Amino acid sequence: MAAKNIQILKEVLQKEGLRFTRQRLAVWEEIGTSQKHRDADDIYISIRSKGIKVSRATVYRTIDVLVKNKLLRKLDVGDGRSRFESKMDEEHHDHMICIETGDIIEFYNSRIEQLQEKIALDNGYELVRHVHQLFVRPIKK
Amino acid sequence: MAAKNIQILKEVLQKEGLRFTRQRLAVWEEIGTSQKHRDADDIYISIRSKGIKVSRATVYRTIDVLVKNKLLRKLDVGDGRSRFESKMDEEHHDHMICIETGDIIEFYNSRIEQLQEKIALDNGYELVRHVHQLFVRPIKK
DNA sequence: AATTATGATGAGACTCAATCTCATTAAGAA
DNA sequence: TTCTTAATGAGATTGAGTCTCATCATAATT
Repeated sequence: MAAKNIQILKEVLQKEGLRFTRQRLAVWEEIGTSQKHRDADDIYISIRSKGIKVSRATVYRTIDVLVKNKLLRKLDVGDGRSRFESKMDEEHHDHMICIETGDIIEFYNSRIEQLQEKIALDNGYELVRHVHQLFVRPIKK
Repeated sequence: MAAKNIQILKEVLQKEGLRFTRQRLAVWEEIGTSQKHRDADDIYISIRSKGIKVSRATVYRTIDVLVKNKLLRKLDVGDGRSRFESKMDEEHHDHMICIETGDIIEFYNSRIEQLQEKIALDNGYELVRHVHQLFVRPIKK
């Protein structure tokens, strides 16, 4: 992973008053280089398989820090296990989940984004974050 | 509860090849007469407090049947406990959740509903259901 | 480089919503 | 009323996620 990305992690840890450790780096690198939408145990197993010593507790704790600092996004696909995706160099998007294959497809619609802000505002609130998932089925030809 | 509503439950149970039992009726009545956005344990406790004998297992099992048959909607507000709301005589709506008070406010926007259908279709899918929640904070004056 | 204060880690216990097991009970057909 | 079979319930189990606390490692200081 690029030194630049390690620097981002270091800055976040410093901001939070946390130390830069091998384990935190391992989690950060694992998330940065891997495919998307992985669960915590997946990340844990993967780091261990590379010979780096880490515990589930540390993986969860590090993920929390990254989510809090918006380097990582927590995603609930409705099966009880949270999925995570890096927000590095990423545009905001939401997800379509295929109920037949489990595939996760990203989408973005600026009109919906605007409307969400407006709905919150009209009710006297400011929008902090949102969850928007479409559960879909392939159209049979 | 109106006899009409009991009939609806009976029809669903018949369609599913399930028996009409006191416990299933109790769950159905509890959900029909209560306020919205309740969790399973809440419903369980409330039925018990009325002197009707029921177990958590049965409450969960009955809820599953009702959700499957669209008499009930399962709602994930992000705290690990599912909430449920009756779909009887209800227009479709989504939810805003206040991150300060926990209040749940309903909203409906037809343009968003249309756009969701379109997004799915444009990707070769049909929309089966969706999850849309806005996590909001009151605007301080 | 060695010291040291303190934050980080890890093994495993724990939590809690939800599900499962299976002996017992009850629905409802005949 | 009988009888077949589904439904129920008490409690065990599951599984994601959190917590504890003895031990370890970071990094500032000397």
